[in-house]
Amino acid sequence: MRYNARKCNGSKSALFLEIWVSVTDSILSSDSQACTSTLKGVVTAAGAAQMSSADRAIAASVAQAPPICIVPRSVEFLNPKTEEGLLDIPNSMANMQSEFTGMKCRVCGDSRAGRHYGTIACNGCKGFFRRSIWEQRDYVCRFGGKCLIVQEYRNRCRACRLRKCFTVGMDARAVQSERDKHKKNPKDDESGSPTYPTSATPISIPSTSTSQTPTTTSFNYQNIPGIVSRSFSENLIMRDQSVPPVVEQSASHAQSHVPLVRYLIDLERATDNLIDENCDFMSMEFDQLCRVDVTIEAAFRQPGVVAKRTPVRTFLS
Amino acid sequence: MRYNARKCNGSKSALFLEIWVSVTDSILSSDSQACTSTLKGVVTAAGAAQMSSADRAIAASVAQAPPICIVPRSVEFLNPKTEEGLLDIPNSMANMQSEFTGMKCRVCGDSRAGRHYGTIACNGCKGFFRRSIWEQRDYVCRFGGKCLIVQEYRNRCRACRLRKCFTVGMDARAVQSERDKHKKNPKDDESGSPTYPTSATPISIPSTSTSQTPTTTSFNYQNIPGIVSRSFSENLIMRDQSVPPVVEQSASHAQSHVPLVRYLIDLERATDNLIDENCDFMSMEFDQLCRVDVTIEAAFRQPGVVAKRTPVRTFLS
DNA sequence: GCATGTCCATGGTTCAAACAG
DNA sequence: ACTGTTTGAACCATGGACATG
Ligand SMILES: [Zn+2]
Ligand SMILES: [Zn+2]
Ligand SMILES: [Zn+2]
Ligand SMILES: [Zn+2]
Repeated sequence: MRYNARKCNGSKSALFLEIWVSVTDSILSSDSQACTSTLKGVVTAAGAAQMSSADRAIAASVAQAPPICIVPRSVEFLNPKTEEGLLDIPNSMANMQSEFTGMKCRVCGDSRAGRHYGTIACNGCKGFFRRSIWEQRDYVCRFGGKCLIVQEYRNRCRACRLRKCFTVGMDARAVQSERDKHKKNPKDDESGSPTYPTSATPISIPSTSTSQTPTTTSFNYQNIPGIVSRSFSENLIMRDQSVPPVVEQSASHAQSHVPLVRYLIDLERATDNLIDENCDFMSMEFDQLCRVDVTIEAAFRQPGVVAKRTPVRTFLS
Repeated sequence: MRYNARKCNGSKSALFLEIWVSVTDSILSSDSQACTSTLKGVVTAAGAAQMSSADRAIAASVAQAPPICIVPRSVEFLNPKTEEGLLDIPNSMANMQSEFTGMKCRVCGDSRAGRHYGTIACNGCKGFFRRSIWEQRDYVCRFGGKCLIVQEYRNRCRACRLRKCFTVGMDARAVQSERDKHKKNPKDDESGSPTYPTSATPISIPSTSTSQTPTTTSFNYQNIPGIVSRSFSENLIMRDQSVPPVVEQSASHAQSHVPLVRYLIDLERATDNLIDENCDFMSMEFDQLCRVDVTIEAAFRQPGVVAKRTPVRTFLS
């Protein structure tokens, strides 16, 4: 797990703290679409706009009707490798050029497509999806949210393109973290220099367990006194079931994150106490899914490796 | 539908009326590159000189052989990366500063130049070319058409600058469509208008509704009595299938637009009657394309939301 | 071979300043 | 002086080519 902050390309720095809210996720849900939740009016890279009406209702109840009544329900664990959406993709044609197999990007229709993130997508949509997930981008459609995504105009509306990505089954959990950079110049000692001031640094925030030198592009969450601390997840204590009301906010005010974060902390407390009665904790499958080789802190930072969760973020100016 | 009046950057408001000529483009065509057409003898920002021979032939047939026989076809998508013009550009020097590589803008000679649109150009000429293509600008030289384009005087004559752009190999096909806007300040309450007066509308001509002071490079169609009126689109009537012959013209005369506009009106009539047999008009996709929630006038102003069309422009001084 | 992530040239966007009427 | 337009340097983002496991 990691937590993800990334300095958006260039000098306009905007640090983001991701906080994920575990909300939904029926375990045996057949559709491979990641369940998402959202705050009212906010469309996120998690594809909130793609929610089913049921999900929407749940999210709405969570977001709008405090105190939240959290009902224990099954938690969904989907193996990213076995999603059904891919079964209809002809594997035999995989080694052929997609132009000849007729495989088209399911997002934009580009004929040069291949398997990516659980669906068939072109390079452009693949990259777009990964960047959107990494940076937790917030897009807003300026045209009413019904834009048709076709190849030559796929960049016209990022909100609808991302929504389409989710619609055709792109799985955010298939998006991995960033890897070590390919250094072209093997010059550097990696000690002192904050290594990558370059543009291609995605959102990964150094984990405390490994990275010791957070770069300028990373968000040191310890710098937010009283909000989240290093051992935050370990120190979570279930105090009561009440959850503070959701604060209506425009997500654009620099200070608005404080109540939101507090709300999320309490929400995290509440959900952490939930136990899925239907889940066989001793099963091999659960063991694999659980990935017990990650720390609790890591699980907090990247809950996606443990369960489906919906990213929510706060805006820190 | 919506109509795409777009406010050009920032405070500079100008509404544009797009006039497109529907020529090809089966809606569900797999390829998606818009093709360009042109009228004979007219050098436009659309880059007629850059068209492939196939495009040229089609455009010629459209422009010269009335009554027009418009055949729905798939449009070819040309890869901007493969054009030959760039092969002689030293790639190895690409990562160096152009001031030191000796690469100069092939349009104006500016030493800060890089690869753009199939040639080597500076930022200024790059932007100038893109804007000219997008807005289908038509410039007329006031000095005889032989202006020398040098860096410090490159803004003196737009006509000759654009011509030079084509001369040095700038490729209009490398100009892509407008993209989504970057969110600058999330503070805006755009609650007031559910409509979208600001939108991504390339290739535009000022509309009647707002622009009161057309510039020399803009075409206020209201000022042309009897040619196009505000309710023009609603009044279109299919009278017959014949299309008046194209009027030979030099495009540089101020009054030459009159027959052209008349031609376009009739062309519009003709093409509006065409039906793509391969299109499932009941499909969801078509429904999205159709955007029946827009008015006819809006559809006329931005036919791109209804179907693929090829922009054609009228010429004014 | 495959599906990840990375690189980076080159596309578009921004917006203050210059410009034109 | 004023308003709207155009310019272009700085910036953001895309996606093809490639590395990685
Ligand atoms: Zn695509
Ligand atoms: Zn949209
Ligand atoms: Zn130049
Ligand atoms: Zn001139």
